[in-house]
Amino acid sequence: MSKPKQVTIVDVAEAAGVSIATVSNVLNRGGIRSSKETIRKVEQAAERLGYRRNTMAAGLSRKKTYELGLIVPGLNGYYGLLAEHLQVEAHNAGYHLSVFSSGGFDPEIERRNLEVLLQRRVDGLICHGLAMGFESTRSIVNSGTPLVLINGWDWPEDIAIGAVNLGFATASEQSVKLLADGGCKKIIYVGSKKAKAVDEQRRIGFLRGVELVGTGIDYDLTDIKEIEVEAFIHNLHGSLTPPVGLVAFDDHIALRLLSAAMKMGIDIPNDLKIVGINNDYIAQHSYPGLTSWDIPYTYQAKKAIGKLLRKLQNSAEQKLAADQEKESLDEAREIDVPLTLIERQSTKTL
Amino acid sequence: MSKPKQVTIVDVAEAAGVSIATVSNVLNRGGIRSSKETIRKVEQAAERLGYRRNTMAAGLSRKKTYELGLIVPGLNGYYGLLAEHLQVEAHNAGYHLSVFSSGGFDPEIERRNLEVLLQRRVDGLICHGLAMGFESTRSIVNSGTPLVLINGWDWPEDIAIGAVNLGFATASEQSVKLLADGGCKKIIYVGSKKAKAVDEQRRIGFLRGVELVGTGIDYDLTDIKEIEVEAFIHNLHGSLTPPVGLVAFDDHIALRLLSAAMKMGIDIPNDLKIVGINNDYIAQHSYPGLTSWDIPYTYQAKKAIGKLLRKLQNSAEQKLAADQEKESLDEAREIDVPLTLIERQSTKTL
DNA sequence: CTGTTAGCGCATTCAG
DNA sequence: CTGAATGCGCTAACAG
Repeated sequence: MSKPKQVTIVDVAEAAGVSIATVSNVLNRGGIRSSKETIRKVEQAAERLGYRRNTMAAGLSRKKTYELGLIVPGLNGYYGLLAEHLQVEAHNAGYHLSVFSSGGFDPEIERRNLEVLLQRRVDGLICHGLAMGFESTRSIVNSGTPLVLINGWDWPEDIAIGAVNLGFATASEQSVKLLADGGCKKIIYVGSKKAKAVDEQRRIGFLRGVELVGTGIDYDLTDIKEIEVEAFIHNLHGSLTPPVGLVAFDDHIALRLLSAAMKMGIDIPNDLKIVGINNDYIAQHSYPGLTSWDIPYTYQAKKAIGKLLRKLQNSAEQKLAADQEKESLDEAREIDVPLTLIERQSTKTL
Repeated sequence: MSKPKQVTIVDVAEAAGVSIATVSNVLNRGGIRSSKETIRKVEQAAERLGYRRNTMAAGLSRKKTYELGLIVPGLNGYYGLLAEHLQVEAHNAGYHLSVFSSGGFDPEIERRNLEVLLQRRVDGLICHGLAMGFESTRSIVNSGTPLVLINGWDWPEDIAIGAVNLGFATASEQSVKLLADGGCKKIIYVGSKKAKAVDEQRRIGFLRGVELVGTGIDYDLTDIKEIEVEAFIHNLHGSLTPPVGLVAFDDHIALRLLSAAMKMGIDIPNDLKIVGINNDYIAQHSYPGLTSWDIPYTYQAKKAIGKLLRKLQNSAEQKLAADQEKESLDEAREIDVPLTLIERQSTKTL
């Protein structure tokens, strides 16, 4: 009970009366065949002694860790769920995913996390665009570690080639269309600039949407930081016929807008329509329910892990030029992950 | 660019013209002094060659990984934030925290995660009570790996001695008092049995609260799974004078209750008062604002990591009986982390 | 099939 | 203060 004294393959070997190589073979190398008898003996001995393979030793020896690293800005909301799904996919592929939060957007912490990951000799890295600085990202690529970016729209071509991005732009664009179709003559985007590239995508999509629905639409773009929510809604109050449409940065901001409107007794969705993004729990359970865009976590995770694994193979197998060619067709550009609209009472009467 | 060829201390050593031992000393062992000159040479060489210590090799050699493991039921909401804070505290203490989600409460996944962690030879483990099965937990303890439980009220004494628990019971109890003081004559707990021990704590506290406020209070306990929220609120509708009080399992459930009530045009907080737990983003931004209990993440994380580190020391230093004695005073029972009430419009008119 | 051997990259005595 | 030697636990050829 005091000194459980690590049991190693050596112990198992002599307990089973075979060599350590044999133990290694039967225990953690499916490829090499052994006689039924030895297999049984070894497995039995291992079981009895409570043997547990030492990951470090194995990794050191085979020069591959089967560990992947993930760096996200935080572990709340979208990030947490994303991390969870990525972890599952990684595990399914036989890899371990080490999750790191860069604590907001602190470049200091980011550097440290990266260093830790690299020192662990992770086989590959998945990073959220928002969590990474240009410098460090460059250094990863240089270090030779395969990298896949998530939501990294604003990255240089050579890096972004491994990006898996959510289709926020299209979602925003369609939000505008939805609101316009719903009779809104004035449509406003309430964003969150501190989310940088993520916010930028929304803005791009919003403007595209405005263009799409043509003239006759009055529009505006604001930032949640720059407005006082209640005052903002209050100002709208006078001009709610025809209805005004609000495209919110996400469901959280949508909820704030919604709350302020409710407080003022504004009729939703008849006088004011709101659409969020994320389809969080709150979107389904607020009153009125919030129209929002659902994120396909599993899909995105699969894509990201899949892409990374393919990169791993390529960097390992040192492929021929011909193969490289073929592959580039598949991996040429970043992957776009489409969201799907979930309509609720904040935009339509049931 | 193709084969960055791992640079090792050997490379650094010859580049600096010293032995590998010296390199190891100056690079990762503050304790051993070296001449200013060698230090400079070594650091310079390391820098130039882009040396990065191999965690596995180091760990293998010194038989300590400086890695801690965390197993939580998921990475959403509370869990995600907790993980994030624990990670920070761990890093501050010079450790790396590997976060695992046991994917809901799947015992299968839990076993696998545990196995991975143990194979990595983590120095210690932090587990959320809800994420663990009895079997596996027992096996951890037996494996000799120090363990700290989070929210593990329902565990046997010998394991729970390393627990850091949130004071949900007290929070619920005080919620009842708050509602009673607010004039509620009927108070109902709307729980979530699937949250097992966590829900149980709330129930215990709730009942304690009922007892505390004495007679004259009509109370009831229900489960979110067993009611249809709107129907539930509807039933209350007739008997809202004096006001009814609702103690919700968490802010999410509180939001649902709130939404249903709003939809029905019930006057909150005059006819119906609601209090949640967690003080989530939604609690502050819903309308009306939700009275809730704030969770001291940093505090809990500090306590948990601190406790684990102390256990690490003890198991390493093989302390004398006398020391063990002294320590047990400090660590005798599980630590209780108190929440703090944040009152908003769902219980009081501003 | 199974055993022997040579590292993987680093920390750590123990001499010098 | 510095260097040579030993081993951590395991994998990967290579022989037998």
